[in-house]
Amino acid sequence: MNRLMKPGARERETLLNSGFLASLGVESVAAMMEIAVIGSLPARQMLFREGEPADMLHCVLSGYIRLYKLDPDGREADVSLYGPGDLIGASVVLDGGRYAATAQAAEPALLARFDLRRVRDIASRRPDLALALVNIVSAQLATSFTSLADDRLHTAPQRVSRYLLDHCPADGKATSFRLPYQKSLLAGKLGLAPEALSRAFSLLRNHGVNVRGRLVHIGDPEALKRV
Amino acid sequence: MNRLMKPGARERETLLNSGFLASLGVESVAAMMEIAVIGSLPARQMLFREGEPADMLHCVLSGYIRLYKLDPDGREADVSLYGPGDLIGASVVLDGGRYAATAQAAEPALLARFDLRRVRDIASRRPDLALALVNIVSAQLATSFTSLADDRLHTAPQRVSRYLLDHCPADGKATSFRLPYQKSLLAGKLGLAPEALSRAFSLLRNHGVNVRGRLVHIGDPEALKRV
DNA sequence: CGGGTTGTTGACAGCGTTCAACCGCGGTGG
DNA sequence: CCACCGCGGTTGAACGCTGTCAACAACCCG
Repeated sequence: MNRLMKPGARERETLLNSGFLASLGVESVAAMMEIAVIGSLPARQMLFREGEPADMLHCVLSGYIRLYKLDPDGREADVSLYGPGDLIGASVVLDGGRYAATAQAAEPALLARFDLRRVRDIASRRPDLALALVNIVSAQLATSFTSLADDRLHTAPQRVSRYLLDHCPADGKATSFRLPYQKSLLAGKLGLAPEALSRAFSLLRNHGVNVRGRLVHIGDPEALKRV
Repeated sequence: MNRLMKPGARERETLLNSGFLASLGVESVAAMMEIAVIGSLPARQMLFREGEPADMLHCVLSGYIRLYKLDPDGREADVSLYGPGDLIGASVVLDGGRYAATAQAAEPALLARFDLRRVRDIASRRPDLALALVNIVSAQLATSFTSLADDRLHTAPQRVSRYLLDHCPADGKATSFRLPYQKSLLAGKLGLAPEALSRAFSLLRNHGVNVRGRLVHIGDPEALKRV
């Protein structure tokens, strides 16, 4: 992690808007700001590895961080994808814990880092921080449950449809938007090989979905729901 | 939920040994005991349904509770299985949350229930409770990550092997033990159709695994690791 | 213009779901 | 006491999906 430094005005603002600190009282925010350290991470660099003793809590300021597990033969399975405002490693707040997976920058990223011991220290005196952590981890657990059920119940085109619908306005009108990251990253997030994602997209062309580069156009959201 | 009542001596003891309350200070334990209500749940009955407003936290005293999600066509996917000592619904401690999945008794079960508002109330004054909740949810998140990666990386026989090894003593000696629940339940937990579990077991016979009813005999744990 | 990265397409095989038939067991009731 | 039924589990056959490997196209950036 390069360029370690205290948060400047820009970083402080990003942090404040980032969901994590948003639900805290002013004093807890101040305490967390006090111990925050900003760092940048070049693309493809590891933030931590599965099994290492966990000593840091991370909050993404910009970029994306991929969390994955390795199997003995070196194959990877993405387990989570964190973007701006997301908190990484809240799953290891417990004493003496170890990271449950490997974290790698999917693109150049800016992070805020917090020493875990000091976080625990603050949390043990400030219940609003502890409760905020519960809420964040809870939400991540719910997301994980959803992925698990999705994997087991839906085919690749169905999962892609769901993803697209989640990124549409709810009004049922045609829309366009940009994918926030590379397709190979999206594939991993959805538990697919990149080829499978590609095939899913081409199948969805028959259902009013057009993709060129990162640009997606949804012709008929209602039709997508029926895939 | 039948037979609502205050916890008796037996239930209090089970609760105390149950991991959830174990890490709390005496005062927090007392506060939680104060609001605990014991109830029994007959087999196959729902504890709560996906989407319902969450108002209760549950701790399993005996029996097993299956947590699953439904898809539009009514197919089910298990996302978690809770046994004695496990805490259910910690993923919804947040205000105004809704249950993320449906919970159903896999067999007759005994539960302790806690009113969520009062839990939040206590937690906002007692950081040890809030931190205990973070730890529990974190552990559940780690488990969920593991399932997710396992599903994507390993075949049915491999997942079954892993499950069996997790329930063996680490010493590498041959062992026997009883499955704690029905095979169909285990299949769901591993993300398999019951038939697939059956086939996995019969394949594992060639690797020193013998199953009769709920009784499992592992001839050579080392060989299992290489499946 | 050239090289590397990223995405697409095709062929193929492996795995797991699904459907259906069958077995073994325990319980019930004649 | 035995026949029957129902349930959990097993086995077989067929289909469909997705991972894998390989070749190729498109693109970005120098």
